[in-house]
Amino acid sequence: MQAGKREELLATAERLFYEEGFHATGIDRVVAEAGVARMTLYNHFPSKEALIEEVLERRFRRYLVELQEAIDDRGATPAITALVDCHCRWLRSASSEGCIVIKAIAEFEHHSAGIARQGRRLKQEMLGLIRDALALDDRPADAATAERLLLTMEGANTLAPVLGPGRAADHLRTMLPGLLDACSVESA
Amino acid sequence: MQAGKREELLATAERLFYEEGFHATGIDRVVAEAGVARMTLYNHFPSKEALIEEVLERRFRRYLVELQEAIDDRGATPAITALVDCHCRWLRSASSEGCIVIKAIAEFEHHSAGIARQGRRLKQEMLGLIRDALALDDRPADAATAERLLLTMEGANTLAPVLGPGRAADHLRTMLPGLLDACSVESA
DNA sequence: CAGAATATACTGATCGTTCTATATTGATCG
DNA sequence: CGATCAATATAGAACGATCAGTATATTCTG
Repeated sequence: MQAGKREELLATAERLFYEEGFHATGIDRVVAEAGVARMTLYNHFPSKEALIEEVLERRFRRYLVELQEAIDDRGATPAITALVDCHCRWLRSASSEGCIVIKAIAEFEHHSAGIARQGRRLKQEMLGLIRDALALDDRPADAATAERLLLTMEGANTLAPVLGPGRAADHLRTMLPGLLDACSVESA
Repeated sequence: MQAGKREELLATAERLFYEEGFHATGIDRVVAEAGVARMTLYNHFPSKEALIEEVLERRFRRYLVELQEAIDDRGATPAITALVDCHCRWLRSASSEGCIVIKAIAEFEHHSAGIARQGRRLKQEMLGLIRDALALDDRPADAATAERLLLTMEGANTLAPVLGPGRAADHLRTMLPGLLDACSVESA
């Protein structure tokens, strides 16, 4: 039972960090809800910071894989549509209090260079995925266009706690057609 | 010197809470950097929570007033353009690590119903201001349209820590013309 | 038997908040 | 102008709680 405990710790930490915040969630809370001893956590992870980094990597990797699969299985629909639809599904499914990576950058920008750097790296991966999707649709796949599309998707994440995830996702999905034109405008 | 200390506390708290986070910033840090005794803080504010609420109100009120003034002084430019331009200026001016209200909702959604409620109330005020601007331009000023515009502006805030505030603002400004069509689409 | 997980206690630090006792201030009044 | 007095600010100790992380010794388990 060595991998099982580690998995339980990661799942519990992900839930607590996401819902309650990173600084606001203590190690004791994590181990208590995971049902493991405190030393078991420090046996698997050298520090809280390392645990956070692995939680971020895991969750965002899962998200990116889902997006990629949605693109791969898009059938006749455009890749960007498949991507945004999948993002909207993700938005609705999770308790949806925003993006965990954005939250991590916000909390650790001035407290952990490692976590902040990792957060930005993950978002850059996301930008790459968006550019690939644009290229699949024979659209201009420059960095600026991808960034503008991501900007709008992040807006939906950010407003989810204010408007509710369903309403935020609806807006994003409704805007999508017109948005593609707005994102591909020249100059910038 | 009773108003001066209070002002100094609010300004210092605003800076620290915004840059370092709410949970990560202790009372001791606030009073030390404000150059004030700890009991002076508790003489002016009943609790850290109350201090946070006043900081949020203050900062967002300042922001809303700036937006309103930009609209009032818009001259020949459309109200929405004046509003977004002002938002972009705000984005560039501040250290710009996102919106303090969104950050507060994220950190306190499960820890302070009061702060979370106040955050949502402030964002609703912002939506009202956007609807007024839409009406001034003789555009459809329904709630959904305003929410979609806010969604995009929030996206620029959120991506500022990733792309840098200048680049995020540029994207928002560039998208604006096409965006207005994308936001006013029927159905939702 | 060995590797892993356990419970428990401990470190030193910090958290938000309160208390106390002293010092400083600003306004009122003689 | 100078004395008085109440409000305000001060430093510092203390509160119990929690923080991240470590040490140890015991128990479980493959």
